[in-house]
Amino acid sequence: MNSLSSDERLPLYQRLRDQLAEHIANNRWPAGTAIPTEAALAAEYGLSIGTVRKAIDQLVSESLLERQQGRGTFVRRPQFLSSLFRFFRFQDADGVRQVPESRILSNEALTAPREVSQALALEPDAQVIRLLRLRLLSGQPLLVEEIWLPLEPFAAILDHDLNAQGPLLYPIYESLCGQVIAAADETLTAEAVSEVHARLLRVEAGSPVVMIERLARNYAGHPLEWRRSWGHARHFRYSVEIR
Amino acid sequence: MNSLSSDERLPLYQRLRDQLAEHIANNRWPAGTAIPTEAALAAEYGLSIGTVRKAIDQLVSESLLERQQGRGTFVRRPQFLSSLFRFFRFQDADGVRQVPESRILSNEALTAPREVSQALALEPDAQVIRLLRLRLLSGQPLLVEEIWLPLEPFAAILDHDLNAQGPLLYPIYESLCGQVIAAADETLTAEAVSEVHARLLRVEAGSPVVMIERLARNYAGHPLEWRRSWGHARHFRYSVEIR
DNA sequence: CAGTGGTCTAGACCACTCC
DNA sequence: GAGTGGTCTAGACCACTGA
Repeated sequence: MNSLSSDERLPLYQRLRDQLAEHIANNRWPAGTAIPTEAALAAEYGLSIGTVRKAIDQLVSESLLERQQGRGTFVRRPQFLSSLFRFFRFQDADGVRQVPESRILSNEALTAPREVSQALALEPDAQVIRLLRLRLLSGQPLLVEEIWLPLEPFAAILDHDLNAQGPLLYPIYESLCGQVIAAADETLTAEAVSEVHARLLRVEAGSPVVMIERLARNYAGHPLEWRRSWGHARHFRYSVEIR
Repeated sequence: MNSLSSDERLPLYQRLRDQLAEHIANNRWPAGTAIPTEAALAAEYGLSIGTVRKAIDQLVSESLLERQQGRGTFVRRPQFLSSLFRFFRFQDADGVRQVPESRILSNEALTAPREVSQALALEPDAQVIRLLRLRLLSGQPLLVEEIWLPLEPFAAILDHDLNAQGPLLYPIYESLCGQVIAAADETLTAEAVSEVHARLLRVEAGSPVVMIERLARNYAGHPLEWRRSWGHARHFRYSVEIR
């Protein structure tokens, strides 16, 4: 029978939640693996099943875990299903949703501009990688993206032909550099398109564009990637229900 | 001992949740009132406290109810705290957040344009009220709003000096017309400012503006108000954490 | 002080998955 | 059929509120 660390004034289900979250964050339970059964956890920590379930419920609602009745409870692979990008209408002429193609336009190392070193929490003159990427649908440019990575764990990216892979970068970060993106903060703003981006997106100068800024972090909360993406406002539409 | 209607295949806590939600929707328990205690509900429906708590938990997470330890569980007054408008920076020069002033520019009845009758689910040529409103902070215009209401339950609005009241409309709907707004759908898009709005907002022609469209409904889900608001993109910034 | 919601237990039985 | 999560019970005790 194990015992729970952390603040004793907290309820047991909270403390168990924190313990489990830590196991996930430390990659002791990598994404996709099943965690111990509810009965096993109850025995291990000397709790009743009800208390264990309450801790798991919380992690499920935070989308760190996923229950499957009859099979077990599994660590969720981050999906970024709630990303704001889903509100760009990535649809072809028939209205079918699809992942846009990706074309890397440049891939280079340079000294971090001030706002980049700040976003990534690096020293002022740190070396970083800058990717410029265009995303297209049926040949039509939809998004321009500027992606910044710290040089240190990501140097292998420079010598890699990113256009040879699929359109997704995070699996490449994982396989090539061993860096796992766990969560991100996104910020949405709108502005008039810049000259450079107007040319790349093939839109009129001054058109309104939506910019999504994303700071992606590993499980420890350490920033790994800073990206800004611009897309024509015409293709963007974000809906919520409020109360 | 009462009994639960609705589909018998559903779990008991689900059916209780639906029952309670219906009481709230029918205004049998108006906003602010305390619902029966957990023990009372358990007795009334012949359930255990745990099951009752699970039903209430769900309504709390849907923000229909609010628990107050030691006092009771209360029906929440809709607050619209999650509205997208909160991402407009309504701050004065000192960065203090505040409710902007409101100036009604026009208040008239007319035949509904097609998109309005559609949004409000009215017959094609129904009569509606159109309000044009400007919201300002320290005299600076921030938002232009076009607000559409069905004439039928809202006619009293026409003869009312809206500028004499506070800056909020929903309390007026409630006191003057007996209509309670319970929820709303909001959609965010961006576009280039129109000529009329540019003048009202005192921004350059063609500037990017964020438009928020809101369809507000009563507890029965019936649409009561359709509104579109435009504000300069410079003042808008929306952030989320994703996983 | 009585009454409320908050935490926690130790079970029972069901629905589903997989061998 | 064995093992998993899903539902449900009938309590106990605690923390907080308000008269």
